[in-house]
Amino acid sequence: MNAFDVLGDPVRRRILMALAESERRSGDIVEIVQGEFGISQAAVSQHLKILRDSGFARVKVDEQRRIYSLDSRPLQEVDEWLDRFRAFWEPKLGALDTEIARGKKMRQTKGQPEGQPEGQPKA
Amino acid sequence: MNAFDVLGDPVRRRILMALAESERRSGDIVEIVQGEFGISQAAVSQHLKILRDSGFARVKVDEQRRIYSLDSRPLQEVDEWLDRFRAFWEPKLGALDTEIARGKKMRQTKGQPEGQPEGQPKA
DNA sequence: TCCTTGTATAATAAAATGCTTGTATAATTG
DNA sequence: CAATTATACAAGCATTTTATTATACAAGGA
Repeated sequence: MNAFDVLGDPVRRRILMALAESERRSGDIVEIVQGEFGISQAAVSQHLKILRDSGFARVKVDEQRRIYSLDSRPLQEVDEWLDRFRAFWEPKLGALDTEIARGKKMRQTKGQPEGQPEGQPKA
Repeated sequence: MNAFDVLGDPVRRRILMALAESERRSGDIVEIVQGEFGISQAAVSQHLKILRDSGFARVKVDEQRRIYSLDSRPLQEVDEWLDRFRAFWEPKLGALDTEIARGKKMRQTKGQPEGQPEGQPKA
């Protein structure tokens, strides 16, 4: 299952968000997800398996508990995949300036950064 | 269909990459996809419909042709969604420095930027 | 040892996805 | 106007995904 397919499911995205905050015991994840999605423990466990198998999460056994933690590598890959499209929303500036402007835009601006009329970026 | 589900399909990712390069006539997209995936014109048309409906592509009618172009908004949203995970692979530096380091890491470093042992980021 | 707790796995049903073939529609050309 | 070209839509089917229920299994406590 490719990274995007993994991220396609809202339950899995929720789990990843929880893991981004801190590592969690399987039971805690079940609780969070059940509270918001109302699905069974088995269903959550299956999502956790997908996250493990696809490299988004790691498990550590602690007696009869399983502690899940985030592995951000696949997310980084998604981020890298997006690189080829960034020119569409990043201002087209010089090397260093681009680096600076980039993060700023992304964190603050919610409205469109008015780049090109989206025909395609100037490069 | 959510943005990640849309991106989950390799044919659709391929189409988006083609559109990132330049706008294209439907027929050209069909040709590209058929060359690489060997699926029918109808199948490609269905993927194009999904891209339209989910906001990733726009169409312009040109006589009996349809010209597709990229709409990067949904991709930007994915990029923004990733923000909450960036601390895992971005060095934890001061405001401005972070902006600078960020793009650099992402474009050059292929090996892991050895941040935390991924427990979770410091800040 | 037996029960409880925490978690995973198996079987299966239901829903969603992606493809195919066939056809409709619109504009273009002979 | 009939034929052709470019593209979309519809129905049907196979595959995949996600959930359910039932069960297994390991660790710890009574």
